[in-house]
Amino acid sequence: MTSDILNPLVVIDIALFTVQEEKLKLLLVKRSNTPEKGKWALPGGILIPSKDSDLEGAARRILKSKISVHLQHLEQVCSFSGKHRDPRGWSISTLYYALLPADQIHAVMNESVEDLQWQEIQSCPQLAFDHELQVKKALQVVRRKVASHILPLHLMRKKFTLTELQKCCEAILDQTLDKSVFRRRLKNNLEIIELDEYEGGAQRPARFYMARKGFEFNYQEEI
Amino acid sequence: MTSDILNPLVVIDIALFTVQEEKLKLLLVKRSNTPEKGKWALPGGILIPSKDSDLEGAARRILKSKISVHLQHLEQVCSFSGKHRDPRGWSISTLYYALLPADQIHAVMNESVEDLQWQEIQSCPQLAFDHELQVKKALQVVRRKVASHILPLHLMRKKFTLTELQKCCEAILDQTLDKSVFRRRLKNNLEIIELDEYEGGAQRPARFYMARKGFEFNYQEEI
DNA sequence: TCAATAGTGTCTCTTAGACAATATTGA
DNA sequence: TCAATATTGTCTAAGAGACACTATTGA
Repeated sequence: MTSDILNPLVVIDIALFTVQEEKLKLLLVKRSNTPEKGKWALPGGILIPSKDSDLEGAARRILKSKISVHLQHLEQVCSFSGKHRDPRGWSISTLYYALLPADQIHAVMNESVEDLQWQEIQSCPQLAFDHELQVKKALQVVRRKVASHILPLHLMRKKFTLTELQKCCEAILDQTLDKSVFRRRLKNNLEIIELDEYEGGAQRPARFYMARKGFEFNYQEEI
Repeated sequence: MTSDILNPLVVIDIALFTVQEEKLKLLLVKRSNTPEKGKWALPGGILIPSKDSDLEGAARRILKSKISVHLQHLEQVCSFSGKHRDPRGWSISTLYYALLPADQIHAVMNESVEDLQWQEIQSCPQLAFDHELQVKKALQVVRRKVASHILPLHLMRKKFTLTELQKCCEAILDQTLDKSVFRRRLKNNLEIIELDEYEGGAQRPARFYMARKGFEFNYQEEI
């Protein structure tokens, strides 16, 4: 499978994030084929025009082969391209990112022949191709959204406490947030719904919240 | 030139913006070939792997055939794709946008056989392919930046007054801004340099400013 | 009671927004 | 002087940040 001078190789890569144990993690795949055999990489694959209605469709098809649940949130980051990023020749890789709730990481299929790994962002190994740059760009998109107060509700379980939500944001931003400031902002946030249920525990129980139906990880008012 | 089922058509489109007479304008080209012959469209072209080192290189090559000046600012917006967006078949179009200073729109070449037009954003005609969606996305990127106080210095002439800069921002955002608020923010902005030159006129002369060398239309502190 | 966590209150400081006031020029 | 535009100041309100305080639970 090589690209010739007329037709570039068209591939899709996916940065699949989760927050587990208060740490932001990324799904990596150990490459079982050349090129870059044996290196860790983002999950990805080659576009199949006869199967894929568009690039997002291709991303979903590829995700489906690794993950057994449907992901609501899948968003394009940008495209990487050039003669040299892939040894097979001139290539275009369009990067998508997706968010997987922590309570569903069991949905990652282990039967695959591939070696899969949830890797903490802080300690990623060297990656194949230009995937380190890709991770950086995907992270930028996610962090910029959370920093501008868009809630990463796609990463939460169905019912969650505000402390859990805050820890999730902190894991993404890699910095601690002030509890009071965080909660004050949520007072006016229509994306989450206060429930009359409480989480039991050894200490004072925390109130449960859930995401509004149809919430999005996106700017509320599009300019 | 048709794409077959194995190899999608790979094209680049460009949204070239300027602000002239306090209005945001976009360069459009009347298509002289099928498909969509006769319709207005964004300037664009097909990737030539043997010529283009990457997609941005392709965008620059295509721009060069329309514009006789080098553009500092050229940035990827996103990629559009699918079976149906181009009647020639499965295609990927990567959209870039660029900013041209108002005093350099003469650099748009008229000798071309193509019909060119600077069109006000407010009154764009119907466009070919999915170019209306593309314009919307490019606008979103530009507006989001200006709204978050990144100065569109790439659109200004070498020396400019603060009123001119404000009018430029207003044209992009399509809303008026408060003079006092606008200037207050600029006090702390390191991207512009106060000059000891003034613009003559029938009224009180306005101070000239210029952009810092190496300024960018981009977020200062990357997250 | 205490430890631990949930949740609220309070103070200061910065900034945005609206609008008024002052400054400078040529006619 | 006046009209027109440039530039600065002032008041208020909203929000961010830091930190202290109160509330509720099980042990």
